[in-house]
Amino acid sequence: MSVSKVLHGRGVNVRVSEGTAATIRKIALELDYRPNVLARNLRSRSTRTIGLVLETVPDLTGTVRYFAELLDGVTRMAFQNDYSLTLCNSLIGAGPISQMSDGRFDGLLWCRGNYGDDLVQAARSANLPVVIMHQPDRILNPDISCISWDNTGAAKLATEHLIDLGHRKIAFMVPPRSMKNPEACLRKASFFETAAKHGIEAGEADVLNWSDDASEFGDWWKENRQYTAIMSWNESCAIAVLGQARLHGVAVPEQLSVLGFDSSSQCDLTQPRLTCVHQPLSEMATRATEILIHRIESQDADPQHFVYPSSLDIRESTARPPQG
Amino acid sequence: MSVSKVLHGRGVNVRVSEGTAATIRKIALELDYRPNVLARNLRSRSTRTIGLVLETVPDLTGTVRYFAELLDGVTRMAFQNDYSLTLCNSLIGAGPISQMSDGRFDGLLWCRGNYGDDLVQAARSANLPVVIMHQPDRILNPDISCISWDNTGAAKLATEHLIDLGHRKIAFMVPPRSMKNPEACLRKASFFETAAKHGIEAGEADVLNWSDDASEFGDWWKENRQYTAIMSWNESCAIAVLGQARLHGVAVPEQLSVLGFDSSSQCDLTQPRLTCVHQPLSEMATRATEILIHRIESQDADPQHFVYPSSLDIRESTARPPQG
DNA sequence: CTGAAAGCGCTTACAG
DNA sequence: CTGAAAGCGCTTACAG
Repeated sequence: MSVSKVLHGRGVNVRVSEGTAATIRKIALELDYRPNVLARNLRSRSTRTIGLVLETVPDLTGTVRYFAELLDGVTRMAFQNDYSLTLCNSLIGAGPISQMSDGRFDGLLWCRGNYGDDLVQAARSANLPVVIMHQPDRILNPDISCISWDNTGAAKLATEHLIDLGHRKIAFMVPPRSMKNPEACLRKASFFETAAKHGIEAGEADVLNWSDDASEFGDWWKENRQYTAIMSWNESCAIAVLGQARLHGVAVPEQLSVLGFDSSSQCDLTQPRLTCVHQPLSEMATRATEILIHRIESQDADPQHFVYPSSLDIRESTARPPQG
Repeated sequence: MSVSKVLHGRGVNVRVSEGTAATIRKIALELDYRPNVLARNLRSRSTRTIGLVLETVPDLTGTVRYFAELLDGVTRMAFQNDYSLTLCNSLIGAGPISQMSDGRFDGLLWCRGNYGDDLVQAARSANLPVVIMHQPDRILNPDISCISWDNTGAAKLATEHLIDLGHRKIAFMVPPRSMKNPEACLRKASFFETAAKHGIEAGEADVLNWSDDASEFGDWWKENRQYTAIMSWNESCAIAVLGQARLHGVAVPEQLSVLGFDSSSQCDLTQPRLTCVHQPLSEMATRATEILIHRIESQDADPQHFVYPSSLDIRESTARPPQG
């Protein structure tokens, strides 16, 4: 039939004489024919679509930079390879990851902050390629590809930077809602450990469970002048601390050093510019997507594990402690 | 057959006795049965998926806030209604919008910055619901739903704010690559017009075609001390100007007032905090998505047009001109 | 109220 | 090398 011919004409099927092929293309154009991608996907069992599972989607504005850099890396690699990208959160499919293996995705990129064993289990049973980002070291899973950052090394770098400057009394800030975040825990633990290694006391008593806007800073500072540095578990909280310090007339870094994690370009906009350990997020996202696509396209690809190293971006918010 | 029964059991089809239904559910559970959404979509001619067409995807980091707020608004509404969201750029489907009506989307949310007549035409021929954001006033299209911002009113507000403060010599900054952006053009034109209305000269000679980082500022300032204010076509360029001013020892707002468009929370992080006209982007995105979903679900929904008004967020970067 | 069949629009083997 | 048929996994009318 002419219809089926048109269908053939669309494909890479060169088994038609050039004359009829031309006719077919002409008719297709006239009818404004567009192949239905759903039918094709159903038959060919492939969608060229990656699902991006994000815990933070409903709360984008709080983690803007993170999200932008992540998506920048993912979209670049995905689009380059002619994959499209669908954002997911738990609402879609009304369930956990197991519901996402309903044929709509060729693979899943998973950027939740919390990976319980149940979720890792779900990822395994999903029966389609999965790459996980930010998998904390402790539950590193050999079956699943993981891209993560060396949180422990990063906190070590940050702590030693402060200690080298002469700081002896350092506080660690993490908001209550992030206290159980595995990455926050790793950073905190490494901070404690590194401090101890250098003969400096640091423990739960030095942890500031402040709200995201660090509004507790003023009251705290009145009673805690012995501290000379605040290490914040992430960048945006560190920026909040910077704002509060300015509000309360505390000079950074002269009276107090402030340091954070991530080091996006936002850190160049603050006053003073924020010293941070750097997480190469966009690069990590690109790599994660690359690995996922590779797993999708070649069955026998082994799970891969990359732990990206950290580096220190020294800007203006850290200095020697007063009277140092 | 038992298989088809299972299928029925999955649906809202209550035409089976409770006993068999239970058996079906049990077997489905045992087999870890998951309905294939592709097959369902193919048959039911619906995907519950919205395509988000973005010009800026390949260049996310430059327009982070914009993107985050946009996506925040869109995902909120989409997920609430059990729609999923697919990011698109021109690479997907290897063509313009006409290629996107291949059955994968129920509707399209279109956030390109440039809407040529050809694209509007394509949107119309796409034969599926389309909602356009940032449709500039001049090509307002009655057939297609549009959500836009009152660029003209915004620039008027900004200009009059500066004039009220006493400024008489105002420059307008827009980078070369954004010069043809319809919104930039509207803002510029409204700036000229408003200035003229107040008896102040402003024309192309007052336009600064600087690069995004405003690195031309230093040289310019040496020769152009007569200017007392810079209005930047968007927020991120205004922030760049702020940085350059600090670098060259120019006091903002004492020596020079700086003002931008958009007014995201980023404007609170700068030093001094940046005065901006405010575009309620997240709200606009939510509304656009709502309208799109409504059009998808009811055939007879009329195209809708909303022009969101602007407001002025006065922060610290504008003040009376020197010797004023 | 239930079951068996047709069909969504493609692609992929399988005959001629 | 080409064409006609089978089938991807569902849903939806259509008979019993």
